[in-house]
Amino acid sequence: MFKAPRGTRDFLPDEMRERRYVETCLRRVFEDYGYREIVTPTFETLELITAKSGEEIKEHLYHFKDKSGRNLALRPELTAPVMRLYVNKLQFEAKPLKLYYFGSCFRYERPQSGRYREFWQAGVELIGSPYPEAEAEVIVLAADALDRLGLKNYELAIGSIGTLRAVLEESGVKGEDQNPIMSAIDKGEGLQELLDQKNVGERGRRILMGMLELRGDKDNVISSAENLLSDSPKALKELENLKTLLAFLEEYGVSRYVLDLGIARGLDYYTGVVFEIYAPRLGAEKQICGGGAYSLAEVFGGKPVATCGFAFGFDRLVLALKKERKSIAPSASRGCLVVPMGEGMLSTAIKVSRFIRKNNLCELELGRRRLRKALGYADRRGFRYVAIVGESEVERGCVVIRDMESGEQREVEIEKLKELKL
RNA sequence: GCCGCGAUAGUUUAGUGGUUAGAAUAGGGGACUGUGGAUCCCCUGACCCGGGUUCGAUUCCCGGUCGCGGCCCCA
Repeated sequence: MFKAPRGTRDFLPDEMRERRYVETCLRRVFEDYGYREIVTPTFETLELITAKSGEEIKEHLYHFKDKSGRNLALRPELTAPVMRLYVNKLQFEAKPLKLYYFGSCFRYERPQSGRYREFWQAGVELIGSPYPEAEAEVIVLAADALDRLGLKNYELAIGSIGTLRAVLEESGVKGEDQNPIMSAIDKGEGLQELLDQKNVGERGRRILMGMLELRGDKDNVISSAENLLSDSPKALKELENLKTLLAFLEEYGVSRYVLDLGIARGLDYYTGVVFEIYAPRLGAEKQICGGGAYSLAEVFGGKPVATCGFAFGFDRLVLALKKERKSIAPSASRGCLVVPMGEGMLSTAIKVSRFIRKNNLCELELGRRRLRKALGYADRRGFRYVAIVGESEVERGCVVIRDMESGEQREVEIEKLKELKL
């Protein structure tokens, strides 16, 4: 017996129906906001991935040499490929440029529930607007998608890496030197040593540590932050930006969130607002969405451009929905099963199925079952109608159409089945 | 990569150092030759893999594989 490789899954028809339902809903919301779909390759050059995330990422990648010795990697996420595509082909499009994607990603991680080695991401990138209304729209879009899917139990946390970076900058830690500190904040360890190393003074530390504590209600967090940053003009400016963004969220009707100025996300390219969405019922792997404002185009050789976006962990989203309700996409009974009464009726039944299929989902009974068994099969498979092809009706040029829900039956002329709309 | 738990029909499970490994459910058929969801009967169908201990291992031990709960990381 062969098994699917570790961390991968087969999706059975019932599950695929649910996944497609969620996927379709996400696509619709993305498109309602004006995003257009793109598809990038399943594998990329290894250098693209490491340029974005560093050499350490190789530990978590499926990477390999192809037969010509090219270093390649299965994509671990889609932001880098999308930005590569942007730099390659779309830099000179009218801005802002709104793109969305849906695709599988691969990571070499220890699998557990909500964490797979092949998993799906659905997300958007909004390229070319540096303004808070763009960032606000992206957050709103994520929340709106969850609302439209009917997910009740989720927590939106908004932070500002821009503010943290400004604090560091005012303490003399500039540019890339900030990254290890951001990463330490995210991990929650090794921060003090790094601050020693970079000679961050008493004042800078006090402000930074204070900021990391700020989590909760918007008004409280903002006013505390303003106090803390009263002598830090650059950080205050970032905070102003955040306040504007939050005011826009209010206009959109999004007020269900916590402000958490300690979110660092540990990723070097985030520059401004960041946000995360959790489905608390999922346990350890509860983050279903992550995003924010970042700066990546220049890493891939393009002109710097303000970008924001997010990615949903599609599988986790589906899991979260499943935890909340029995059925994600209730399947209505539909279509018609054509049942020949005996082998003699088969060729007529084939014609009947061909006619009905012109306008309807239609399946021919292929098991040579008796009528009783065929009706049972139709019932279990959720057919709304059964067309019974029996000798006595066929002699009159008719078949019986049975409605499986009401039990009502009527005779329909075979020739008229071409126009039949069930 | 680390810590812990687990693995028996398609699914949910019972049980055992020597058993025809039991059930429920699903699947096929029949009772019921052209009218479903019920009932009854029959059939199909399982001890994850490899080593060790043993007269004998599905059961005990070790390793692997896969899964699960955490850590790390992330989605």
